[in-house]
Amino acid sequence: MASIKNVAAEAGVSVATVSRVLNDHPSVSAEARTRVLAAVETLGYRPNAVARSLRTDQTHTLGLVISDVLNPYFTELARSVEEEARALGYSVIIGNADEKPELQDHHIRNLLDRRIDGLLVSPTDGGSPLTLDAARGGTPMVFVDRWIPAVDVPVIRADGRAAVRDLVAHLHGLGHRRLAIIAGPAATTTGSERVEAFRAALREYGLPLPDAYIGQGDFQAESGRRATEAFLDLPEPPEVVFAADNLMALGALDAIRARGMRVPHDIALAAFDDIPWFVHTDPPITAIAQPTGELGRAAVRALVDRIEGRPPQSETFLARLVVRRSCGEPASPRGLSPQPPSPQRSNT
Amino acid sequence: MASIKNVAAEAGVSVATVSRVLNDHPSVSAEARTRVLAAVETLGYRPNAVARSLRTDQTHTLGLVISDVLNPYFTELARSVEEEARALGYSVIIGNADEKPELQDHHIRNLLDRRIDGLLVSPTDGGSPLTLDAARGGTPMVFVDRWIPAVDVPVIRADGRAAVRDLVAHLHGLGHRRLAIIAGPAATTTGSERVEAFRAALREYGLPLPDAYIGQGDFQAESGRRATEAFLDLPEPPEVVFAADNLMALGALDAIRARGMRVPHDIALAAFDDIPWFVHTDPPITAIAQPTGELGRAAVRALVDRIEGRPPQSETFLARLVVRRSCGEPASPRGLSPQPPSPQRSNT
DNA sequence: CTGAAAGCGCTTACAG
DNA sequence: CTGAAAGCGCTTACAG
Repeated sequence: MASIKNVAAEAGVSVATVSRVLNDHPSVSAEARTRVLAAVETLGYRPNAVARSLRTDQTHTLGLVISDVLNPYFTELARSVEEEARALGYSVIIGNADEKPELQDHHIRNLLDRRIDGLLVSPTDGGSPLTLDAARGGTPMVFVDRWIPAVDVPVIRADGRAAVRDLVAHLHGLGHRRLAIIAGPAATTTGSERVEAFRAALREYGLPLPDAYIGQGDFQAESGRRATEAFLDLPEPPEVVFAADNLMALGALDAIRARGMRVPHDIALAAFDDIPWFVHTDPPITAIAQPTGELGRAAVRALVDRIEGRPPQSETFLARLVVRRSCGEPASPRGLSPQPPSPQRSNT
Repeated sequence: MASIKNVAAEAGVSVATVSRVLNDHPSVSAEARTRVLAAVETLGYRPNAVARSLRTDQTHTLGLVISDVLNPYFTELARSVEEEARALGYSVIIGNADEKPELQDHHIRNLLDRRIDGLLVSPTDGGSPLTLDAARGGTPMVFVDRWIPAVDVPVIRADGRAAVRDLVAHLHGLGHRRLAIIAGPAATTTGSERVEAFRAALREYGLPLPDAYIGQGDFQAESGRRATEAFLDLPEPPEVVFAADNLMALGALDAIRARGMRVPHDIALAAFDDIPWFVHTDPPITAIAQPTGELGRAAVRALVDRIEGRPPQSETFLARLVVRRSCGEPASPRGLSPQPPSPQRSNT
């Protein structure tokens, strides 16, 4: 593959001049520029990004470590991250942790070794030593969706508490009193917060949240299935299952179907995170929707701000309830489907 | 960040010795090794992969350019690719073309500039000059799922012809005679092949495939919606719509639902590519399933073979029909759902 | 077993 | 405006 030396030789100039042309440095004569460009063309030369990175100590690359690519929520997040990064002149390398802390650490280490300019993380756990070191060690970092409380890293996320409250109001209005939740790992912020929001909302309605109605999941489908089976085996099964993410809702649906039961007739179902298929499932599933694309874009902007020396800002968006039919027919046709014109934010 | 020089100073040896220890070179004294390892530990040293790549001309990185990350088929493909690559000591950088040739070229160029060791591509088009140049220019390359006929590059893919024949047999058995297809872009192999397979199968049953029953889609949901609307506007609408991928099936479902029609009562629906949600849609959707994980893993193995100097092999897996209820109730309960114990392959 | 030195492909003060 | 030279952090013949 042609190197800058070959181009210099072909154009009859020094490599310094070639480099200047390539980097749009102002002090290059028009003639030199023309000759260099011609040489680049005939040789099909492309600068070696590896060499450039070594010299400039910049890779123009962002690392994104997500918990699970197969989760449509994270897929969409990854897509919006890549889009915004590209618009700002960065590439992104995705590391999929599959909800496994070791795998997350593997990717963080790999990304750090590649000297990415900044790291976007949606932590799978409460914070491995490696993650904490990286955060404190000066690697520009931003948390997105999930975060680690102990460290001083900007967080871009959605607050789902109001939406969970709306959901509980909806369920209560439908006459449901025995509500259960399939939680995510307690070590993740989204894992514990969604349970807390649910518990707080139930309290407002004077409803209990017995331990037996808290299924321990890991955000993957299989755990949703197991938790739901446990619920159905209870002497007094819940009337509603609220899955803390869409994959566990899928597992719950599998379990319900396997018993020949029907939603919402035999049991109601709702999920955190909305996906296009929820419109077409049997029945359409009531869900809490996050402004995923906005989260991804805001996270990139915050990270690039940090990288380029501007003060990054944490940002919190609002999730909202989307009522469909999986919890029963709403009393009134207009139901309780709050649709704020656009998600509000609060800067921190 | 500590460099190899700092480690050498700390350990009281030369950088060459440090390098040898790090690369498990045999001729290093036990004592030197111990001292170096200790220095690495105290400094928290991590080798700079950028510098190493420049020197060795290897990045241990594979590029994967897929047509659309939001398509669960490609998400799963990407996941299996990353898994197998990791097992073989490679990282992967994913480029999402979003079914846009320009974006595909952007990613290929970016990946080439980063000097990835090899490229896995599922081309969005019939072959841009850039792709062809890269293929001919000696960059190790393997096509996965879709391919470009003109170039000599190994192809890892699934053959869906038998499954499409099974599907048509199923539909015919159910009494359907007016069958329509939403095709992918003719410039992609999967776009044209699926139509051809469908046409050939219809011919076996003496059924026509009029132009009006061929909707032109682009593998994205919106195009599936538009094509379906056009079908429904026909004086004699089809009895069955076969979407050439799962996202266009989603769009078709949206269009059908928007007209207040029901599947399969008013119109039947089937899709190429199976996804977990198809079990839970209303009704469950009959689909053709590819062995996606196997495709991804085989593609990585072929590419790594090529990179490491072993002869790579093309491989063709078999897709299979999964009958559910979206085309009507099967005549016999055991239906026609061929389930070969394991997908067969044919090497080329 | 070990170190000094060259070199991978760039960029960038420095001098002219 | 231009070029010679240093240097980014590594690896690896080469000599000892």
